[in-house]
Parts: sequence; C-alpha cells; structure tokens
Amino acid sequence: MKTMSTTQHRFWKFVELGIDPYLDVYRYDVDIDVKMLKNRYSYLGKGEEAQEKFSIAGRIMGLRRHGKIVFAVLDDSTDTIQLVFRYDVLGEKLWHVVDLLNVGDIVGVKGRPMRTLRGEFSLLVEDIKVLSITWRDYPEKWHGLADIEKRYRMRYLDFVYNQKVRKAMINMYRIEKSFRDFLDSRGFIEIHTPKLQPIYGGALARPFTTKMYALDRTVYLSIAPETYLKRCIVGNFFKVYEIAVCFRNEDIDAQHYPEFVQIEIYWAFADWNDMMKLVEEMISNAVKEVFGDYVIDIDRNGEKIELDFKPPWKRIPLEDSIEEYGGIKVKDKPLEELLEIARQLSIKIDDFRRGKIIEKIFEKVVVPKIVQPTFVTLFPRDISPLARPYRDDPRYAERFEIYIDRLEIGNGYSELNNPVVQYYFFKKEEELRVKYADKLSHEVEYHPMDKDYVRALEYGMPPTAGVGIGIYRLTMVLSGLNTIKDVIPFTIVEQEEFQTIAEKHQDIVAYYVEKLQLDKY
RNA sequence: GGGCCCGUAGCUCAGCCCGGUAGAGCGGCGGGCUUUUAACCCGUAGACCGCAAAGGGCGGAAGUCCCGGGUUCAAAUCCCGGCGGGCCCGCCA
Repeated sequence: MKTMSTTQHRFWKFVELGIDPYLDVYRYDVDIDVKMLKNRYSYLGKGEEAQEKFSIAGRIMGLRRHGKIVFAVLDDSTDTIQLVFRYDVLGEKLWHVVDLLNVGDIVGVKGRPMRTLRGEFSLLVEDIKVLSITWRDYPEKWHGLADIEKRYRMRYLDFVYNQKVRKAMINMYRIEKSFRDFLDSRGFIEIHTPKLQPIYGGALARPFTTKMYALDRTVYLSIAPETYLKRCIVGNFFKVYEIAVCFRNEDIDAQHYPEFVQIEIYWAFADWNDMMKLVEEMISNAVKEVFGDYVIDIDRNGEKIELDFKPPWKRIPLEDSIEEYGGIKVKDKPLEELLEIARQLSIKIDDFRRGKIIEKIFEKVVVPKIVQPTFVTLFPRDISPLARPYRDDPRYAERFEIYIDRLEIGNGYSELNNPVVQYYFFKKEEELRVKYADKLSHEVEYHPMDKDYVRALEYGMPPTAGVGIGIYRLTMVLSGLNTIKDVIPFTIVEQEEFQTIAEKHQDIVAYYVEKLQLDKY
C-alpha cells in the first residue's frame, strides 16, 4: 500500500460506497467453475453472447481500464477468465465498485458467457459483489513474483503467480493418490508409524531431538518409518506402506531438506526383484494417470528432457555401472586401488569402508549420467545394514536404488529378517560409530543398535521386500523443478521485521473496534 | 563446516566497476477512452519521520539505497563486521 500521508486509504472509499466485505459478506453462491464454463461455451463465436447466467468467484489478477468498459482477469483456481464490465450493463452504482477494484481483490460476479470481438472468451458481468479486498499491492503483472526470498517467505503469492510451482503441488497430490489407489488394489494398507521415537533408525542420518514432557525424556523425530513398518510385518500385516514425513537434521541444498515425505512399502513373501517390478509398475502407472502418457517431456531451465517410464526399466549392477558410465573398473579391486581411483576423482574419503568408497565413486561418475528411470542394483553389503545379503555373493546386498534424471529417487531391498545377523550388523555399526566418533564428530552417521527391533525379528519376520521412494524428489523431477524447496509447500525462513495494516492504520482499527464492539464483549 | 553471489520505491530492476543532491517500467492517484490482452495517451505522488485528514494536506530532517562501524570534503557506490536470502562443495534421500 501507499504511504497514507498523501492519500486516503482505499478501504474508506469502499466504506463510502456502503461496502465492507468483512461485515457484509460471509458466503457467495458459486454455480460453476471457470474450467467447466469455458468447456461448455467453447462453441461461442466472436461477438456472440449466451443467455444463461452464471455466478463465479475468484481473485482479480489483471485490470485493463478503457473508460466505460473494463476488462479484468479472474482466477478461480481452476482456470482464468476475462470479465467484461460495461457501464451500460452495470449501471451507476456498480460502476463505482468496478472503479475501486485492485488486482488482488476477491470478487463474486454474475453474468453471461460471451466471446469478444477479439475472440477472448469472457463473462459479461451484470452483478458484482466484493468478497474480500487486498490491503497490499500485488506483484507486477509481467515478471510476477520473482525474488527468491520473497517467493519462499510469502509462498501464497508464489502459488498465485508461479504456474510451475502450482502444478507441482497438484501433481504431488495426484501422484500420492495414484500410489494409494494402486497399493489399495493390491491389498496393501497404510499404517502411520510414530514420528516421536525412543531410538531412531531405518536410515543413516543425524536425527532431530526433542523433549517429551509426559515421560520426561528425550525423543527423536523419525528419520524413517522402516523399522516400525517391519514390526507391522511381524504383526501379520503382510502388506503395508506409509506416506511418511521424515526428519533428518542435515543441511539444506537443492536435493535435500530436513523435513521430507517418502512412501515406504513392505511386502511379505516377496524379494527385491518382485519389489522392482512393483515399483516400476506403480510409478509408471502414476505417471500415466497424472500426465496422460508413459513418456513425458520435461522443461528443466530451458533444457528439454524426454523421460520414458514404460516398464521394464533399465537394471544395472552398481559396479558394472561405474564401468559402463565411467569407464572405471572397480570390481574385485583391492582397497588401495579404490582409494587411488577416488583420489584421482578428487573425492574426499573419510570413511574407509570398501562399500562407502565404491558408492562415492558411483555418485561422482555414474549418477550425473543416468537420465531415464533406472534401477541400480547390488549395492555393497557393508553399507546396507538392514538389507539381506545377496544370495549368490555375500559381498553384496540385495539392494537397489532408483535413479531418474540424475537424482536418487528411491532405495529398496530384500529385507534382512534374520535377527541374529541383524544384531551382528547393528553391533558392527556401533563399532564404526565409536571408531570414527572422535575423528569426525557428527560428520558420519551409523545405524544405532535397536534391540527392541531385533526382538521383533526374533518373533519371526517372513521374507519381505521393502522400498522407500522420495515423494518430493519424484515430484520435483516430474515437474521440471530444480530445487526441492519448490515442491515443498512451506519451507522455513528467518523472521523478518514488517508492519501489519492494523499497526499502520489506527483509524481503521478504531472503525472495527466500534463496528464490532470489540472493546465491549 | 568451507567458497562464491545478491539485498535500491508496493513489484521487477538500473545506478556501484570509475564516490559528487536516488532513477526507469509496472502498480498507485487525477484526467481521457465501450472490445482490450503487459491496452494506450496526458498529468502526478511515492524511498526516513511526525502531525493532520469526507479527501490527495502540513511540517521536519542531508537523513537508514538491509543494519552497524570505518575511509573521505563527500558513500547506494570503497573497506570491515553483522543480518537476511541464494548457489556450489562436504554430509544425509
């Protein structure tokens, strides 16, 4: 808003006209949405008007004033439509209202569908009701809201202005719905696991800690639902999943955010191969449902990418991929040679497990080259403490990761159901933690010992396959967005100093205190 | 944790390198225009503070160009520190 030293606030002009939406208007009868209206009257020719009247409501996104005719753009969240306000149609009184409109105001309008001489489908407005006003100026129409800081600070404006972000929100909802429908049709049920846990686990990450006053103890925010969903398997829920919020106290970048959503699926009597089939079917099915085809075109910062989700996806063992994509042989190489390869690739190694080094090399030379949906299989056993050793060679785990457009989207394996080996792996993880603790402080994470989980396995877990798929990352890839924060509805920003309208305009505060008798009741 | 970049009117930005009274477009306000599509044309206020206000006012102040210091006759501009945001690297998906 303007500073009020030279101008009366627009609000008072509405009051003069006898309009105060906060006092007068509590609802508005909408009888069609813009998308449907446009479809129904697509046949209208230039200059033609329909006879039926419709009421629609939404936000004014543009105003073009031409004297006794005004064109506006209304966004009702399904689509936008041009409104035509004509003096001769509206009459003196309503014309004053149109005169006061600003971009950002919320209105309900009633009128007849028409097509202008220039061919623009419109609503010829016969009645208008102001449902809410904006007290702040909206961004410039051409650039919209471009400042990145403001976009995250005022995400509601980002939603209004940035179609790609808006679409991503809808895409994400539809993908999740598609996953749920798909799993439901196969007999899976969703179970919500605790977000507050006494022992964190199911992934290797630094947790958030918080205080639970009821029990006077420290608890961890869930870093993954895995160990609880597998307890469900032990509990004879043989097909379970959860679309779970996970918290990991790590840094933020274009691919990571401390709070994120993933779907984890556990399927008893199946192994990793079954799970890969399920995953490629589930994701490709969702892509087809949401985007209409298995093959989709992505615009990533002007770079055109075609992604083909039609099953089956490429499968390649991790060590083979390093050779295929990077021309480097790592299979059966001694540790010293692996370290030398890492050094030449200028990879900093501070965790000297063989598998970790191979994984690093993989991330450096292979990941930036995988564009089409791909399963990378056979991960080193020593960095997979919850996975089952590969049946043909115990140096590997029956584990796969899903890569799409150079991003790790998911991770799955034949679940380790042997409580004795599970305990042994946890013990090893503990030792690693101790070994590197003083050297690296918080830099390297290991899976903590979880005896309660081991006991659950001791009651007998069937052979089971599991997978986790990052919903934000998948949505980000499918929406052509470059940073994960763009698909997260609201991200954290530091507090900022600013004044509210009430702080700036005591006269308006006084008006409402009087009108609503706020000081009396 | 390390490196780099950005912060100027409600919005989008220029000005900074090379110090000399703070700019444009959009938006606002006033006027014109009954078929526009970032409409157009004319005029105008607006960057900090205070006071007035049924109507576009009055006054202060060389003064917050994110904030605080410094250099200088003079700082939006140069230097140092901080705050906020972004990008890259390390770590987690």
